Amino acid sequence: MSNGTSIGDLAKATGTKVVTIRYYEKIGLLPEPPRTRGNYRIYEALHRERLHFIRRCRDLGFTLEQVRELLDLSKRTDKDCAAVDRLALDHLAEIERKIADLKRLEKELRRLSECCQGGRIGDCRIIETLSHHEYRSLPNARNAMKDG
Amino acid sequence: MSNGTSIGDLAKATGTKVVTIRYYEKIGLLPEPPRTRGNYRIYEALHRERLHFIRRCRDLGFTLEQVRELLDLSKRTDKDCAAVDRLALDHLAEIERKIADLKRLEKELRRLSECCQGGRIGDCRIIETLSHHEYRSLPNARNAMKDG
DNA sequence: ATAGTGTCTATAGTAACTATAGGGTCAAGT
DNA sequence: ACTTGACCCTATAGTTACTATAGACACTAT
Repeated sequence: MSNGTSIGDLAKATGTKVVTIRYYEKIGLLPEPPRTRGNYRIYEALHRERLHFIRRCRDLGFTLEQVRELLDLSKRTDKDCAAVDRLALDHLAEIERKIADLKRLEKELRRLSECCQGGRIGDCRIIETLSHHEYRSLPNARNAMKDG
Repeated sequence: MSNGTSIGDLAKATGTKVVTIRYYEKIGLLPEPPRTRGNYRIYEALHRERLHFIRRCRDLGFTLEQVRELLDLSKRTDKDCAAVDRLALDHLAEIERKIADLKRLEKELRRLSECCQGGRIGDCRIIETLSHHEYRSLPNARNAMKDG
């Protein structure tokens, strides 16, 4: 009847997992599509484009909340696009901060790792350094590394 | 009676929140300390050192699982410390990968943001680019940006 | 006695999914 | 008609490393 695509095909077409698509629908990022008689979701071009948009934003590191904002903004075509630009620039600033944090981590870790000259753990400078190095917080370091 | 410190003092001394300390205990990273008659936890130097170690590792971006491994390794003082070094180097590699990912993101986002010349959202190149830019996954980008 | 601070446990919430269980649908083959 | 297999459905729980909340108990100072 319909010439829409199934959730599985949409998943393939956008590089998204089926469960993720359903998840986006559940949290209101993707509108509920119509269903077949057998209760299968049927997607049309508009859904695909919207999912594209979401995935592209996610690939650029925007949070789902930011994506939500961007989606909202994208509908208000008559408004000033300063808000869009601000979102992008804020995000850019965050990425830069994160890169700086990670570079600091990298340096410290490299230094740490150079301590190891082989031998027994009892003499390991890495463990020792981790244990007794004077404590000073690396700001944002804990946050900078979430996941990988 | 005891000359140990309370959880609040330990928290202050290590820059950790009280709830986080209890959390570390719950997941078995910190041993259960003795209690006062009133059921308050009492910490001694050993606990403080261990928490130090944990926090330092966290600051360097190790996951709690990695911290657990490092803690285990640090007890086997007679073993070869290659395992310790490998952990550190693996982690270093991951940080480097993450930095590379974020730099790629930064570049793309900067390009994106340069599209915006002001004006109405209907004409906004950012939104348009997000919508119609040919889809190609930025490997690890989604993962690279978790949190900030 | 009471007020204020700190501590206790247990539970639920966060982000962005992922995994699992237990079932229904559909097209093709026998 | 029946069965196989691939796909789809819902609902729930798990992931990481905490954070927040509720309601009760302990301790100190007045």
